[in-house]
Amino acid sequence: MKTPKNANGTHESVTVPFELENFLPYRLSVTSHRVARLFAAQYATQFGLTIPEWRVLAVIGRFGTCSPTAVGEFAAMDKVKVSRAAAALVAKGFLRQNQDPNDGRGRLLSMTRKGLTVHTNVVPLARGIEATLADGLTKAEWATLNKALRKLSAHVGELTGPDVGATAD
Amino acid sequence: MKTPKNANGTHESVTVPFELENFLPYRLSVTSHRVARLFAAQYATQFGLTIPEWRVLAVIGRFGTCSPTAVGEFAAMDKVKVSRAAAALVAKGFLRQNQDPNDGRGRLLSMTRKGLTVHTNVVPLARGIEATLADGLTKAEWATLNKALRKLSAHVGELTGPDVGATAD
DNA sequence: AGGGAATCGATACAAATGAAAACACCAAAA
DNA sequence: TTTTGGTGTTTTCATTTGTATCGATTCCCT
Repeated sequence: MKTPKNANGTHESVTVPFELENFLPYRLSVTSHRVARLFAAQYATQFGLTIPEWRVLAVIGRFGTCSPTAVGEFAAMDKVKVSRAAAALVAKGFLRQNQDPNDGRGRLLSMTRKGLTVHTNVVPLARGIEATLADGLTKAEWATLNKALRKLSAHVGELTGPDVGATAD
Repeated sequence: MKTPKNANGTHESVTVPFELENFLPYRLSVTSHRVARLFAAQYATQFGLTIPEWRVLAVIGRFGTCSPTAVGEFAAMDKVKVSRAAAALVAKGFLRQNQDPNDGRGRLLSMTRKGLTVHTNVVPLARGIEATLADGLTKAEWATLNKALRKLSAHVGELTGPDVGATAD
């Protein structure tokens, strides 16, 4: 028998069978999920934060007082997620939310002292776990991974037109 | 003023402020999400498939008749997702599900003629989109990205102990 | 054989997500 | 000034996802 057959005994075109495990979107999804789980577990147990909450906190911690919309742009989160995460953070006393004095529709999110403390404590944790991840790769691989992800993300962004917002595993 | 201050006017340790956009887990999540969205849209409009369904179909298409558990292992999906995706595929007439003759608990999933047709048509689509993604990177970057994701995923797998299963964006 | 633990798959229920609608407000035109 | 359309944010609701559980069956040990 010359022609290859797949597990069904059928002739699958003439080419290589499709291998999910070498399919980039699959690998990307699996890796992202695993990494997210690792971080989520740490954030949750150490600080009672979800990942969306952590992201919002990270943005406010860096840029200071922000509108929810601005947070969404910096954190690549849609407005619903920002709204919910912000509400949760306010409830926990990590953020304060007031009216934007210049715009009756707008809100302004800012750190409380408590939130600032959490922020300064959670950042080293995040960096630490990231460093642990980096340990699994060579310096060069890590650098390329970062660069490639950035490029790929941008490339997909172009393909799908203007960003529809989203994310946060 | 010698010591740097962040947007809050507070002294954040002595180091660089935390930049979410250069944080690997963040980038990974965003990229994975965008890519998943792109594929999901195509699968949905072209074949009425969700990503979990596509994964199950890909596994059966490659390995032939499989138990749901086996599918879950090959596709990195927990059993609930496999169960649901399989049910949906059976409902669409793409898969058949019968009793495992050797084990009263087990089921066996196998392709129908219809499912086989879909599979042979969806695989080129998937490869095509993947190729489009690859266009955004150099050959070397693409190769490293794949390799790095594999390594990273495995590394995280070790850190978090035996896999808890999951995934499918 | 017989009983208890483990496995396979489905189901139930709860939490997270996203799309669309609702709400409150602004701003520009008539 | 009233209307009209648009923007910022929250809320609602349907869908998706995950954890815990259940029923059925097999495996293992005595």
